[in-house]
Amino acid sequence: MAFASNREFPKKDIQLASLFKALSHPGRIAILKVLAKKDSCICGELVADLPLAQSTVSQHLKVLKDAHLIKGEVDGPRSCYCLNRTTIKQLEGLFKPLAADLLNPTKKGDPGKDCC
Amino acid sequence: MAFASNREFPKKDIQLASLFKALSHPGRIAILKVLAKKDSCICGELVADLPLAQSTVSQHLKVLKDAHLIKGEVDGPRSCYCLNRTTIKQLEGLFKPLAADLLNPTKKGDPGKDCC
DNA sequence: GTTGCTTATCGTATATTTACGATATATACA
DNA sequence: TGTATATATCGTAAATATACGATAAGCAAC
Repeated sequence: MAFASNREFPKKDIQLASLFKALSHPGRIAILKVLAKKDSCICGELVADLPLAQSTVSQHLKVLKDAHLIKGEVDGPRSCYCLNRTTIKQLEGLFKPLAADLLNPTKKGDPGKDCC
Repeated sequence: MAFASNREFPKKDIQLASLFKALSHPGRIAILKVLAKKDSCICGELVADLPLAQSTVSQHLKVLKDAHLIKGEVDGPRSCYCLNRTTIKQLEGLFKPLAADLLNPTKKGDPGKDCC
């Protein structure tokens, strides 16, 4: 029954939540950082860089790929991954207004005063 | 064995990942938005506003509270919740450099050219 | 004290996540 | 063709997450 009522929430929030979910593991953040730094598209290197088994890294890569945060391509006997900066920009575009919304001190009320 | 190797990752990434995890459900995003709008600290209202059972909302509130994204206080027979903008600012402070890092076109390489 | 209201917690069922080893697949090279 | 290498997928186990109804706990009002 999990997530059954997702349909009731705004589409943008569902999208943002699922991007957050894809980013909700430090290993996946680490993967993105490595890809950002190298720009080239390793995979074995990722396994070497992370304290995780090869199959686990592959699973994390799949999560990131499913979220469109990275792109992947077969390159000979190996796999080539890289950032999908389009989606990352999209994430930024969804995050910023949320943060602004949450940090705005509620127009009329006591300005910025958290109630408890 | 899940998450056993968390210790191997940078502390900041673990913190950011766990904030993302707390935000990885549209219902929880919805809760934060309601709290931002009302500034006052409802709880029954949250239940009324969300397509979820009271106990489920309470669970989500606990997740948000454990992540320090909201604060809660007992107020007579009811519970009073509000945003913890300190943590939200912290989240912003962790997110921004990550996004910048990921969007930066890798100093020397072809500028901004994703490899695949 | 009892009643009524609100919210947290318990119990439970199901689904998802995380991790690993083992295996399959696919390419390159001898 | 066979062999080596790299990566995805399978199988599996354990932990978490999600959702709900039911119950407990807390306070207010009478």
